[in-house]
Amino acid sequence: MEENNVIEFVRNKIADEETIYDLAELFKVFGDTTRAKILSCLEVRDLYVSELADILHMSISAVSHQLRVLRNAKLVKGVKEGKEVKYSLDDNHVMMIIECGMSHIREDK
Amino acid sequence: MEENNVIEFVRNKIADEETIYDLAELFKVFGDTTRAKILSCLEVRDLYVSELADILHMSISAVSHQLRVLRNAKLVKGVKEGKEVKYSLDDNHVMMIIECGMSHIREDK
DNA sequence: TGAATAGTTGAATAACCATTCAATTATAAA
DNA sequence: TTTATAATTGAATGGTTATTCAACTATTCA
Repeated sequence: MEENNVIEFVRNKIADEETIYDLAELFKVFGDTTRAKILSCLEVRDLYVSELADILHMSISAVSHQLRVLRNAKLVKGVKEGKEVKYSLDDNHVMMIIECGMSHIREDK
Repeated sequence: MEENNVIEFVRNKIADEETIYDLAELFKVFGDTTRAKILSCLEVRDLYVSELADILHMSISAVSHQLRVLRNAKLVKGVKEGKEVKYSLDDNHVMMIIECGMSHIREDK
């Protein structure tokens, strides 16, 4: 295959710009220790914001900020229960992605 | 379950600090548009650095820097062929993780 | 040899983002 | 209503990082 053809060939085969952008955006959300911890906690059990803050030894504010990022990415959802808000994973797809990453890490060792 | 027990319960169940850290590090590498594009290209075909630069309309240097990040994370590997270096995905786990993310994106629409 | 090409690398800059702090909203209890 | 608690929000700050630029290494070809 000629030089220029390779470039065109691969350009035509890869996913479109927007999809790749969305993909990177999704992984970016997982790619922060605090958010990964939050997701890991919610895998075990639905939790209130203050519970998450206690478990992670972090301020309510910091946790809330990250929950907003996770909410925007549709990875978690929060339901108001009186004064408190109970958070849970948005769908089981989230757990699948985490486990997918986990299996890669485990294999490296 | 009492308030304090919830905290202990979740703390004991989640993956250890280091594993979660590694997980976030892994996803962080996928969480950049340029790197996601590079991986997407290498899914189609093994490529030289200059080919990647041409396809992505980027400088050789910028691509090389990102390839180093991907190499360190063991997501790609480069083999020297004369003056050139041909890059490929390190293992098929990488493709699995990308497809895992892709399926989540596609479902959202 | 010397020149040309492919790629790597280090330093600098600019953009991005996680946390903190203070202020604010919303609900519950007194 | 007032007070207290749970959580959200906006602005500021400090740390991280992607890209650029220039210098450098390694290989090929004349």
